[in-house]
Amino acid sequence: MAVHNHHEHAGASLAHAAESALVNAGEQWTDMRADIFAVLATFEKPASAYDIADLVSQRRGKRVAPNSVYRILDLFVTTNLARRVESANAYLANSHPGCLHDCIFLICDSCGTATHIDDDTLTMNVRAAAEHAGFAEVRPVIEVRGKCADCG
Amino acid sequence: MAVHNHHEHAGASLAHAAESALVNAGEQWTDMRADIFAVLATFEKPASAYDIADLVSQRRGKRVAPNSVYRILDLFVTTNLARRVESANAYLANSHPGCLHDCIFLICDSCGTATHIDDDTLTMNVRAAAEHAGFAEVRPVIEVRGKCADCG
DNA sequence: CGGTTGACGTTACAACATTACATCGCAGAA
DNA sequence: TTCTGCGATGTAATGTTGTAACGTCAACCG
Ligand SMILES: [Zn+2]
Ligand SMILES: [Zn+2]
Ligand SMILES: [Zn+2]
Ligand SMILES: [Zn+2]
Repeated sequence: MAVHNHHEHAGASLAHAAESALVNAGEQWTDMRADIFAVLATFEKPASAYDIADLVSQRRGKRVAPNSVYRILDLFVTTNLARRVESANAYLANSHPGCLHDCIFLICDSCGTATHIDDDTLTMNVRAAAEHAGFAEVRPVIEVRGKCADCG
Repeated sequence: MAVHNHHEHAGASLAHAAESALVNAGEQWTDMRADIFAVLATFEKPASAYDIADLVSQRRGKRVAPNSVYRILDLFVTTNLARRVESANAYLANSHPGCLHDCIFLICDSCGTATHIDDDTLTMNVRAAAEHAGFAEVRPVIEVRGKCADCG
């Protein structure tokens, strides 16, 4: 497995890293964005936009429409603060914002929790295969569904 | 790239291969299933269950509910006659039913067409990485979004 | 001050997917 | 034959995910 240097953040450290990354990207770190990121970061499992909308609504004492959540999640995804898990129609906070690479997500069909592994050799091979087939601006989606160790 | 022996089917040959594969799996090849497979096989791009429902409805002169389509698509996926493209919420006919392996799909963000490549070394590496992380009964989802050669 | 811009709110709707239950036709048992 | 079980499909309702269009507001800049 390829070695890869980066920090895995958690809690306040993660929120701070996210803020820095967003500001570095020339975007604002608003209260709404902070709340959405905070809620997203509490999840072990990929969170749907609607899940997030509900929790953010509670936290703010005022309904936040899914619409608004989607807008901000899209921003987070494009700025690498969050990842979309395609096979779950849901989102995860990126535990290492600012570190650009393709993650491989493992999602348990049984308990729903997601873990992520990094293997740059593997993901580069996927990119290379796609480019060899004439694709450009490739964005690999590598997810593995299965049964996690706990649910084994 | 790993060598891989199998036939890529198309047209009547594909329908016939699908029928054989389904029957071999102990399932029935009904009119409804034949129609849904036929419609699915006409698509270049991943087809949504609703797309298929519409076309099958036309072909039969009678409304076929999405529900029924989903049932049969699920059957097709479990018997390897079709694949679900997670990043598109849609389905593709499997051009080589009966041949078991993990496909890598390339989906053009611009025109929507999907091609598929096979690289058993690559997919086995993905499986191995997931299993190394404690996952079992793994089902890799490897898709690449990007811009196809035509849209380049 | 007026004009522009970015963030967010509000409403409505479109697209994707599942659940529960009904019906139909056929094969085998009574 | 009649009954019965079963797999396939029909029907209706509902749940979940995602977008479009447009309005409001505050910050900022001439
Ligand atoms: Zn990393
Ligand atoms: Zn699990
Ligand atoms: Zn193959
Ligand atoms: Zn294209």
